[in-house]
Amino acid sequence: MAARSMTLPRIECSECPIRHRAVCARCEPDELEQLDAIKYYRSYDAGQTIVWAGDEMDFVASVVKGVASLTQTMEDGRRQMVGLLLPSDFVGRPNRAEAAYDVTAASEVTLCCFRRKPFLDLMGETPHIGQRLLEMTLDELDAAREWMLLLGRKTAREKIASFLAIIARRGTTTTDLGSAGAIEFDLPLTREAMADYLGLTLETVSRQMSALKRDNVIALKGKRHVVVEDFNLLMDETGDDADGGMPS
Amino acid sequence: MAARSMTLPRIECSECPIRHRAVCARCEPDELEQLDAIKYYRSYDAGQTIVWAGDEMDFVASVVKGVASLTQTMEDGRRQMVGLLLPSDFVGRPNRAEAAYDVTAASEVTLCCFRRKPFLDLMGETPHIGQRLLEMTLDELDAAREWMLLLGRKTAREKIASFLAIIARRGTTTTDLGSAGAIEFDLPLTREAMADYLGLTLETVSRQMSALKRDNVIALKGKRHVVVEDFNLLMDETGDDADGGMPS
DNA sequence: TCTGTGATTTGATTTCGATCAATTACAGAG
DNA sequence: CTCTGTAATTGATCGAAATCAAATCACAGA
Repeated sequence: MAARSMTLPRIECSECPIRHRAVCARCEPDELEQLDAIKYYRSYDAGQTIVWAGDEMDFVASVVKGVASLTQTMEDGRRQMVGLLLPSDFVGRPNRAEAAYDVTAASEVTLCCFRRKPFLDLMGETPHIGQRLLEMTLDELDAAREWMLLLGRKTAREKIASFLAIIARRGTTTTDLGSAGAIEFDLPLTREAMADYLGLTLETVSRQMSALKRDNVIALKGKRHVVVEDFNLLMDETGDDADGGMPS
Repeated sequence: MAARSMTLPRIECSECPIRHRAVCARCEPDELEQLDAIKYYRSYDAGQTIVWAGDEMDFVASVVKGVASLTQTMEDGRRQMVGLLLPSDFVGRPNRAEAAYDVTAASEVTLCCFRRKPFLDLMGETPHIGQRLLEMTLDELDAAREWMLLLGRKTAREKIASFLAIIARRGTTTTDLGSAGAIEFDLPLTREAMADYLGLTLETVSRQMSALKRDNVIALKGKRHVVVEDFNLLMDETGDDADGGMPS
């Protein structure tokens, strides 16, 4: 079984426009049919709560369109985002029906849902799916750990720069970035949601955005649209390694 | 959100004293034999680095004895712990040989190692193992997310109390806790390592430990041995829910 | 065009934890 | 038992981000 780790085949989950990270990325045509048989779509408006922490979830799902967030809330209202779900990300835990976190639509969101029971059955018969899920979960764990470094040790300015770099990477069509040319993207989150992501207050987020603008690291067109003329300049503000392994 | 896995069968991985979360928890006798054939033990002294971030790891492993930490370090030396590995925890990523984090022995550590290649082959043939790994990874992801809330939103005092509660839970023989009776345990980390775990400085850790002692939430015997007379009193300091779902 | 509401920015002040700087406690070596 | 070095505690001060408090902006709907 040549573990095709790196580039995965981009088989479509039928009409589902998910292409790379989705559960069905490695499936054979007949397996796709089985997935199709148990799936349905669901849409949510921006701001709408998709699931409340503690709810029973009778499905697992894959994000097709939009941005959703996982957040934890303390009794006194302090909130921390613990997951940011972009298209192709997976929602839900195969063996646990009870949701551990609030899932909220940050923009208009479409999910491709799979009914829990038949999905579990299918997983039992189709090792691909479990393997794919393991890989995705490990990636998510890596992301969570980078996030922990950000939360625990970075300054407000570094947090903002890191967040912008993450969004720029996941939002654009991956090609350039390191090379020349301006990058532009829309922020998928309000200042408040950014604060929840970064462990800051919205005021601090706003101030640091202004500071990065003042220092010509970024430019803003409107409140949400960001222009990054030189991506390396932004990276210099993140506190991260300049980039592993320049050949001496 | 008590992440409580369904109770798993406690089959021994041969001589290996791992009992509950280990990869082999669900294996049949013949599968255990195959695992035994590719495994070996390795020991490390306290403070020793087991793997450096970026190293090639030719094995994956399960912690048998002791405590190890995963840490990330920034160029200027700021450090954040991103994983705390106790006995039965898994180390390494099946499909990625390059270590993403420094792995350091916090105490004397024994690992049960499985050579990468044959382990992968065995995973291919034995769905149990991949399923077990997925479940363990999902648990780790939950733990990381609780950790993110701690790092992003909790005060220094809450961080210390939460850490002590976590260690108390994982260190003791699980039974009581909620009920009466004092709990005692040894801290497996130095103040500095606790600081790296909590996103604080060692001075702040020390000060807050003293404060909890002054306020009779904990008592100390020596520097490392903690006595918790009333676990609920400690929980009150964590900022977490008093405990989900008391029936009204 | 006017108006109201929510999102965002900006300003003034406070506070918690970091930083700088000495002690103090303690385990292991001799 | 004393010496020594590392771990831990404690104190004084500083500073980054939180908090409290107003503007200002942006845009949907009357």
